[in-house]
Amino acid sequence: MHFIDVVLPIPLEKTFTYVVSEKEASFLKTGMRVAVPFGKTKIYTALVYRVHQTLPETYVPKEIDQILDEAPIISEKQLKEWEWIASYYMCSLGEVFKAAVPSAFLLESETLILKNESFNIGEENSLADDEWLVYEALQHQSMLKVQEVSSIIDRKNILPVLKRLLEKNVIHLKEEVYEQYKPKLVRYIKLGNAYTSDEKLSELLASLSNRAHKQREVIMTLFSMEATTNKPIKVKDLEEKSGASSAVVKTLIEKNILEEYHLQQDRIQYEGDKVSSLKDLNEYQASALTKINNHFKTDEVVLLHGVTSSGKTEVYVKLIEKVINEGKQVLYLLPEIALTTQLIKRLQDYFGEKVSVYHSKYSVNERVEVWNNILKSVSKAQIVIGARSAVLLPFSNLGLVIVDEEHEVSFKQFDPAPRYHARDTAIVLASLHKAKTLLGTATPSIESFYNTKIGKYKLVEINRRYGNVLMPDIELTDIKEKHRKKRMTGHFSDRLIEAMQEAIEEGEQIILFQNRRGYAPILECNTCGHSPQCPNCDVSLTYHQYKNQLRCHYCGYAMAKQLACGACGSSELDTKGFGTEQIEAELKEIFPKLKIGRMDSDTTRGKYGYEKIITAFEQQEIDILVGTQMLTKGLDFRNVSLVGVMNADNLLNFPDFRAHERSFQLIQQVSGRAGRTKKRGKVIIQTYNPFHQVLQQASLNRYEELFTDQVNERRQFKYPPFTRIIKIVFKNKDYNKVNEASSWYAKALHTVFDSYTKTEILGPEFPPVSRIRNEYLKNIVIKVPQNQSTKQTKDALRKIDKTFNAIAAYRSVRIIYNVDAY
DNA sequence: AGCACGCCGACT
DNA sequence: GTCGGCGTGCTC
Repeated sequence: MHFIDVVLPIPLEKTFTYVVSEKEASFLKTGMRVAVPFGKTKIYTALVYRVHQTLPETYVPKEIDQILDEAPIISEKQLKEWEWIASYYMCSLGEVFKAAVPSAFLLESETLILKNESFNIGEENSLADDEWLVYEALQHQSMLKVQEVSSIIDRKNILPVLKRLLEKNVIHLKEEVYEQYKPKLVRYIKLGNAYTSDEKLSELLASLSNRAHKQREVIMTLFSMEATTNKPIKVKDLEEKSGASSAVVKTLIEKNILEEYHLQQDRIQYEGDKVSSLKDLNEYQASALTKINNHFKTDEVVLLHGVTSSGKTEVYVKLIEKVINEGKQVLYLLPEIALTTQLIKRLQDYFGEKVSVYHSKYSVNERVEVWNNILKSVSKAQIVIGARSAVLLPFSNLGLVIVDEEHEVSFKQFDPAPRYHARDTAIVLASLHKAKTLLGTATPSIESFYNTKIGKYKLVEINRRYGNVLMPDIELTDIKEKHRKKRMTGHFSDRLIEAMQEAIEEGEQIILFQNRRGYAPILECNTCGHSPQCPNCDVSLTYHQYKNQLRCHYCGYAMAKQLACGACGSSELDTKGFGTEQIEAELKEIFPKLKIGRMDSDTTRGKYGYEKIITAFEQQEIDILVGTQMLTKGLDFRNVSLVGVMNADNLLNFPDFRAHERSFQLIQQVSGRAGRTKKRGKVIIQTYNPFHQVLQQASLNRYEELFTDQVNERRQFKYPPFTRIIKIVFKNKDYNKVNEASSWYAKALHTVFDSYTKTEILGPEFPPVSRIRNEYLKNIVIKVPQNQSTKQTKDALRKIDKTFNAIAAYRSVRIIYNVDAY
């Protein structure tokens, strides 16, 4: 007897065992996909984990449905990496599998309703109304999907009806699995075999000359095309060149004069021009490169700390070149791929079609192609640029991982599981391949910089901007004082307006940063102080003037803005706080002649949303661009001389231990957008606290000072890198259940950890937003000391989790584990 | 996670 | 009376 253990794409820890034949057992290998029946009806795609001969003792295993692959679709090292993720981030291997694989690889079955041919309607077998409707539909359509039946009889639960129809032998059911990936085939054309000799060809042309001059023309064109190239000729090209319709070509094919054939083609074609040679490095870049290469001789991870606009990309390019010349693969991770068309183009200019891009906005078919190219290690996918999920791809021969903008928090997946950090996972991935990792940033995360201090990573720095452009001049403007002296126009200080006017007169562009979208985050009644709340979440609704709507940024709930207060009926409503939309509106008042653009998640919906705005700004169709933190990510605008931060305080006052670090990074990054060419850029930061340490440090580029302060603070208050944080979230519709369940859990934690560890347990506490989509939330935060094994801690958590789930009253409370929570 | 099964309120 | 609501338990 032969069996396989498989991983299913569901959040269950265990593997499931199925029976296979001896033949199947010798064919199947770890990493191939099989379709298996699971539960009463469904067929799932599963991943073969182990082939063995141990008969399960407590149940009778089912047989598999079919084998889906001829060879493994995941690599050995990749599976190791996935296992590390599952164990470190406390989730199931199935969840990693589901997140990693393009959805086209995960076929699910669909129930189809087919008519039973042997059934004849007669007097003895009468059908009820709804049964009749289904029967009728099947006379026109050979099969129906469950959803179609549901809409035909206008009912959600169609099972009773189907059951009766089955009993009456009217229908039968079938579980169908679809292969979603279809290779893209391109039609090619050539002369039929009978006409390949010159003799036959002239005979043919002669016979066509009179009555079919169109056909003759097509053949002449094809003949001349074949003479000039050895490549196959596309039907499309032939039709274009000869000016003939597809009908003419079709006739020729039918007459066997022409022969068509298909070739598989990748959907993603590199469309760049010639490959340009690498730029020469300046002395600072060159010395950084040498240092990195030296460190890589002995160490695994190097942090490249280069100020904004110092030309880190050119250094990466040199490193990539070296690795691909050794025939190895390179992974280039970026925080948000949608914003990086600029970078992709640059890399393609150097490396041509060796560059592949992988991210979630690509279609499933495109993703399957990139996946397969990487798996087969073809040169086309030797350099992979991708966002977070690219770290889960099937590399077989990785030589270098570059994590650009290493400090970006979006590298940490928040929801759903696996809640992995792509930077940290990348380092694990690299070590599995014995490859090197380069972390690059202008503003290192405290954790990574700390790691260079304790020797875990090596540090290389570039302190000069490319072309010796000066660092931007950052000026702090005290808006408390400006308000007192009545020098504010809306949310603009006279200083900012003045600087803007100067820039505009010089024909330069401006970026304004406000970390909040919408018009105003709160609408408040002047009479009673009431402000409209989201009915599903514990937050105030944000006012969006453009659509005259109140919207919830957590669940998407929207309602029309009411003219009167919902509580007291007063019509005196006022806004509190401000977002990008309001800034845009004010700008239009102050600078009525200028073109103003806005970039936030409201204006960048859709696949090309970003591109449109960025291109318009690049081509200087927009004078002033207002936006949220999207603006900070790796954009390179030549003509921006002024950057304004509308309000730095709402960054600093975030209730999070990383708030200061993040404020510093954000200010530095957004400042980096100013003056990237010869002229020194100007940055104006509006704040109520111009003497705040962090603002001072950001304005004077004192990273080391920020680092020292932060490290001291974190050491004192036991935050990373001195502890590891595991956040446990409890979620349920019932307020009391969340309270009881989380208290029980906290108690269990105290009994396990208090006596013999220094693990700190905080909470349970309600988060700032304690209800989202009608579910109450409560958090417990565990701080594991640096010197204590996190594995042991997690094992203890898993144990508690098991006991917890055995208590019927608590079971419905969902528990989410977030290791290294951000 | 899905999905079936089973027990309860609100409508034809 | 059925329809569909949700809680519970299981999946090789």
